[in-house]
Amino acid sequence: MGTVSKALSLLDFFSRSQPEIGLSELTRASGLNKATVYRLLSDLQIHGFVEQTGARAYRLGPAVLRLAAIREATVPMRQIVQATLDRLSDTTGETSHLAQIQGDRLVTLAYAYSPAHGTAVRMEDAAVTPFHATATGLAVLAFAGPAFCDRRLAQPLPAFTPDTPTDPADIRARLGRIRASGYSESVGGFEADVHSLAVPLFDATACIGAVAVATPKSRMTPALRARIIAALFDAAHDIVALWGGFLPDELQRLWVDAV
Amino acid sequence: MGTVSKALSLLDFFSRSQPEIGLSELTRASGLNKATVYRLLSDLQIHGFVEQTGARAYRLGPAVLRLAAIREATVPMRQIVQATLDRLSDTTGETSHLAQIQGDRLVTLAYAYSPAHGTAVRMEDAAVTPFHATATGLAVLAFAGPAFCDRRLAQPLPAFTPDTPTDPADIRARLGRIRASGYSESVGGFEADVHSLAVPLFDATACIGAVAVATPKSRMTPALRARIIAALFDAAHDIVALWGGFLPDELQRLWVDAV
DNA sequence: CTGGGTTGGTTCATTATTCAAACCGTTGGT
DNA sequence: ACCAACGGTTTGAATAATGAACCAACCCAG
Repeated sequence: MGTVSKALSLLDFFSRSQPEIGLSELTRASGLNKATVYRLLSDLQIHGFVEQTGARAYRLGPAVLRLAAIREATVPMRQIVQATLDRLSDTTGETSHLAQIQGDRLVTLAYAYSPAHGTAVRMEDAAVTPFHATATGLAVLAFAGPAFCDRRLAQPLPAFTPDTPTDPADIRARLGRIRASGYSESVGGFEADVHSLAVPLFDATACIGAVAVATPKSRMTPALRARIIAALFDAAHDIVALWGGFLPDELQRLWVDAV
Repeated sequence: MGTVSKALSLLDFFSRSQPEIGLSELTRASGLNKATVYRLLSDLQIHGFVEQTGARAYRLGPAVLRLAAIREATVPMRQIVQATLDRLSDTTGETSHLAQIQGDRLVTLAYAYSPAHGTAVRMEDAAVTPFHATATGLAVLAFAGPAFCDRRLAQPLPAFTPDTPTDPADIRARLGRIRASGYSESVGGFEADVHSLAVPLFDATACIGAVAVATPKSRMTPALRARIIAALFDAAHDIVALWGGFLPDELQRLWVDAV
């Protein structure tokens, strides 16, 4: 294994559950010699990739912030998921879209249509959509953490259609079912004749959005529904890989069970 | 120069003005042999630190996003600037604070008091402050780009004191002077007896906030004002270094001229 | 159409760098 | 006081990295 690879692989041991690691712990985890680990850490430290906290631990350094900002400016998340959404729409024959939390709002970041039918659910760029009334919004509420969810459900929950859930207790029950299944579903919750399925997306630390497929109610069948769910799982894996994010192990287990 | 240092130093050539670089260009810029650069890029690519775009250029890869997210979760910006704000307040004997753009708002992220006097300008955690009426807000308006500035000035500009600037043309003139001097000043613009000075802060791509010192009007003197301005420049350097950001060269020239 | 200059990419004998066993001083627990 | 952990250091031997020379592909001026 090359020297550069050894050094970079040390960085991979840092995670959100273990953001600080000591020299001896890294030695054990990596299987490298302690002198080797020390020297590699020193090189990484000189370039700002790690920094030492106190006398007994290392953590990731500020250089990664600068590079991430350049990467983000170069390849905005929207652009790099477009190909994945195009494939998702081709696979399912329906409209796909991706929504992301931006502050207190859920914003449609990207979408794709399929040419498979003369009609399709129509999307709008940068549309702000409600959390409680959409499949993407419900996926986010289910997985973005209790504080976020409580804040959302404490705000007014207007009805957009006769089928919009507006009772916080009812919505919480649905969120429980979404957490149990790993995906969300909205039938006419935001637009009367639209049936949507969605799964949550995570960056390295938290749920930050969701990816969905929307179909006219009249076109949804049990077979299409199953195909959409499987395709959403694949798309979510691809998107978080591109984003440098993660999918919680328990969520992936739910997805395996659902296919 | 060690192999790991060579590889990491290649990453430093990527910038917001040059986010994509070819193999031969990197060879010229780094002074290394093309075969060496190629092999180092391959190692970086295997670990996700760079990726190839098309056939002729490389750019930073998704691994930096994951590491930056871990770093951000570990060391939130607020925590790491607190020590700098403490020193800024000690140096000036007055209240210092840092505000950051969050969507369409300016939010106080951190602040520090000085024990030098019995009275001090009081701050609030997570306070949302107006752009047009505060020194931090004016610093951000001046340096955050015309689109951002136009959007802000197109919104209502309420008066908080008789000294609040509310005429967009007047504010634009002030912003011109701020750009010429490199720092902003508000005298009673938001609270009647507060005199504040601020400088903008940048991440790797844009102005994202400002750092300020606020003093009761009655305590400001020419000597204190000069000391505050110099201390703000030092604090800004420290903060953007911690954040993996940058300060535009022309802004630093203005600051050198102002001291 | 052709030749020249650029590009990304490859090879392998030589050389520079890395490696890791053995060691050090410090700290904390028993 | 002793022991086991920690971070950190040294240096002769071993290994990985180096880079001159080369390749194929592409682009453009003549």
